[in-house]
Amino acid sequence: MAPRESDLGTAELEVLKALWERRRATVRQLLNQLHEQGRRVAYTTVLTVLTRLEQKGVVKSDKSGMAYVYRPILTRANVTKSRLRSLIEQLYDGAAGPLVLQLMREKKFSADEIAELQKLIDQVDRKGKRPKPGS
Amino acid sequence: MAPRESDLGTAELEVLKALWERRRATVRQLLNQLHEQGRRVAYTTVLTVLTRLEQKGVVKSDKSGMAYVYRPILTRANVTKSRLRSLIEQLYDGAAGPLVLQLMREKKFSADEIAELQKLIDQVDRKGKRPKPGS
DNA sequence: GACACCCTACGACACCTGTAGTAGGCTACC
DNA sequence: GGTAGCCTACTACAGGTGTCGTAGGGTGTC
Repeated sequence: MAPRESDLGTAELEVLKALWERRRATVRQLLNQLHEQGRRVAYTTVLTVLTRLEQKGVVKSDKSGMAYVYRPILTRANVTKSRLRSLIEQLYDGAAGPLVLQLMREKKFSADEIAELQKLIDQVDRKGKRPKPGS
Repeated sequence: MAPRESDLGTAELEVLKALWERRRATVRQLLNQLHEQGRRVAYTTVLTVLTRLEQKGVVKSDKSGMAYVYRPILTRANVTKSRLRSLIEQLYDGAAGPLVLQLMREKKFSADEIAELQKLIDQVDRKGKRPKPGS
């Protein structure tokens, strides 16, 4: 099977997240960033994680200058999507509704977020009004 | 550290899900159910998984009659909550909003679900009216 | 009471992930 | 051209998870 991008461990995700913030970075830069965030980890650990991420097709590296520069291939949205999909699949057999409801019951939202949600609901609502051809 | 209930592997979740559906069941019953769902797995595998789930405090068993009867301790909502929490934490540093938005953009909803969402938004909206600390 | 079943306890093993050490190569500088 | 530093490749290892096999103990039936 092709490596599933959504199967990222916590450490992998942490490194990826750091990479998202910088868009492109060397091992050393990521290491420093993680250290600044209070994350104690060895240089080689970050390197190993990045190597595995690259094997999974999650990041890509180019040798430019002295060290490899890594950049993310998967976006935060991609990963969120995968994660949510598997969450929904695993917990609700694919029905997203209950999850959103759950989420909304759980969390408080800012006024902006609520407005945004409102807007989205309107959209979905309108679109849902007539039979839609599958995307 | 106490075993974290949210750290459930795919197989563990699968068994737990089967258990949620029956509320209480023996290994054999769960095995059959999984088989009916097309999931090929050995009796002892299910047993092992249940044992581990029990160690994690996720399920509980009582000897009643010939075989142990298992029942879930964690509810689907519990697990969803944990999973979402870690998702939000890991991907968005704790801000739930983007996740919901993402979810809503991704998925289509039924009219009923939209109505439900609408209701929730109204509630949240009303509650959120008082001055909130934070950015 | 021997056989057929079903049940649980243990042990095993492979793969994945987190974590890191070591070896060896390139660069820069005195 | 030797030394200090930084970089990557390779190796290792422990803990978690998925998956079972086997051993051994009840129970019911000829």
